[in-house]
Amino acid sequence: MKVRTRFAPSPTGYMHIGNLRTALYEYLIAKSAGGDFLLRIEDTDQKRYVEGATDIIYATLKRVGMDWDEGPDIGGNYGPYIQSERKSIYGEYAHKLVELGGAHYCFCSKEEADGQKDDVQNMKFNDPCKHIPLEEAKKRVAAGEPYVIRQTIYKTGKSKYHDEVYGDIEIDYDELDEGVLLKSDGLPTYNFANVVDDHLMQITHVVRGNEYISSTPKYNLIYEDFGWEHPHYVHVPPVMKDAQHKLSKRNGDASFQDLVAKGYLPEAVINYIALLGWNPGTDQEIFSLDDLKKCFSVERLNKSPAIFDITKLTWMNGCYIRALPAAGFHKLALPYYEKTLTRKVNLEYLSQVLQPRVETLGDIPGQIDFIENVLDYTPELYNNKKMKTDAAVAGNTLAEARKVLENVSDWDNDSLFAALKNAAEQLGVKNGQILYPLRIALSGKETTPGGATEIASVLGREETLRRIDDALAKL
RNA sequence: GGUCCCAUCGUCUAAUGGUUAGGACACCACCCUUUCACGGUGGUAAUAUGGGUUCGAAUCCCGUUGGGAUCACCA
Repeated sequence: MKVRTRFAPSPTGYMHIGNLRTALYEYLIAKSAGGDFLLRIEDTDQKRYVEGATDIIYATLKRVGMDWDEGPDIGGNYGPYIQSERKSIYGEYAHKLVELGGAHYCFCSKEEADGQKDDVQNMKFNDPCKHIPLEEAKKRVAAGEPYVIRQTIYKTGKSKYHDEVYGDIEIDYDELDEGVLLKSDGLPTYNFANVVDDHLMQITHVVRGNEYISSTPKYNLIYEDFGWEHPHYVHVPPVMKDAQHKLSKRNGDASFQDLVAKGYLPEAVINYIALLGWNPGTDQEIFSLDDLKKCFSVERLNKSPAIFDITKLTWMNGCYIRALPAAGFHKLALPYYEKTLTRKVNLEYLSQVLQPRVETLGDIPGQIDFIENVLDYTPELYNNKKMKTDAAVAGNTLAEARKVLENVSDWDNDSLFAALKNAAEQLGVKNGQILYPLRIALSGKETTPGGATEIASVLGREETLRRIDDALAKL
């Protein structure tokens, strides 16, 4: 049988990292087996619906290359793929489940149901409507009395099922809540919709957060009552912000789009989150989506929560940036240049210098701030123990450097460096004694991306000489 | 509170009864070097705890502790 998985988010806002990772695992389980990955929108809670949220879902999945085979926008043989458009289907099945004995009509108000739960010792709702004879309940429904359909749990003893990650799970039927399946507005709850849809859409592997482990027996009961076979279950541990808290948008934790806005590459984010809870069994850490499709396996999924470590993601992002072709990096860096630079400098060369030095694109502005204007500094900046320089040395070598640089014919790093190295030899000083002061003069910074001659290459002859003059005046 | 789940360096993880407990990030040192970064080499650092089982336990069993989840007309 063809493997089919689904990503079934509810459109309630931004795409957070935990969600994206679940989608990734669903995608990989399908694709590593040559199966189908589908997208289903779970919008049965009209109160939580956020305008534009589905667009973010589409855009994110597309951006990372997780193409879906069936979904609201592209259709498929098992549609519609938006739950609010499937209302009549759920109604039909819910009433059928009542006939089958797996559910019953309940006329209690929300308040009545809640009121019963005050007892801390027994949180379980004991529904009086469960005992209303079906014929009588049907009459009340027909008479227009408001109702919900609740699951009826008649079994006793232990329920058992197998989870691909957690192994065999055993829960007493006594623990199971007879939850609402069809709300008074006629829409289903997740508890019902997911079962009906997963069956109707022929989903073979249900992948979801491990908070569903203990309610899965309820869903299995519904499958059984309908005479359906239940799917394989793959419950995955949460992605944490720290040891105690899940990563969540509500706490302002980074979403996928936040990370991209900060200059993380989508490919790096996907690579990183794939490894939060899964490992290939080898030392390989860099994986493209295609690589992952080839070697992913549910057996290597982890049981315990993983803390999202932005530091490691940052490192990995740096790997991706360095692996970019030069032109590719330049294209990504350009918008950042445009935001911070008005001076006309050698941007191609700047990119070349910057590429091995940035870990996220967001690092760029901080690296190139001196290009616009020399940063404020005092002559003490020229003091450098290792280079054996101070303001006096700088005054001399800068003047020499200026003379040499004036006569350099090809304004590129190699020529500039050769010329200054030669000058240092002539003067009988260390390279650093001429290059370090030059860096300060050109940038006003102790550390810069690239050496003094690289900065000079970026700035160009005119600006370089002008900055040296300014520095000499300052000394 | 009942029930379920989880537990290896600070973090992500490997080791499915026999390893000097391995790798990666971070951190530190050294090398390379026109600073920084990249790259290279090396280092610090872990089996929560108490009992079993076994010739032998990170690994299997039980208890303890710690953490998480769940008990909605949310998903």
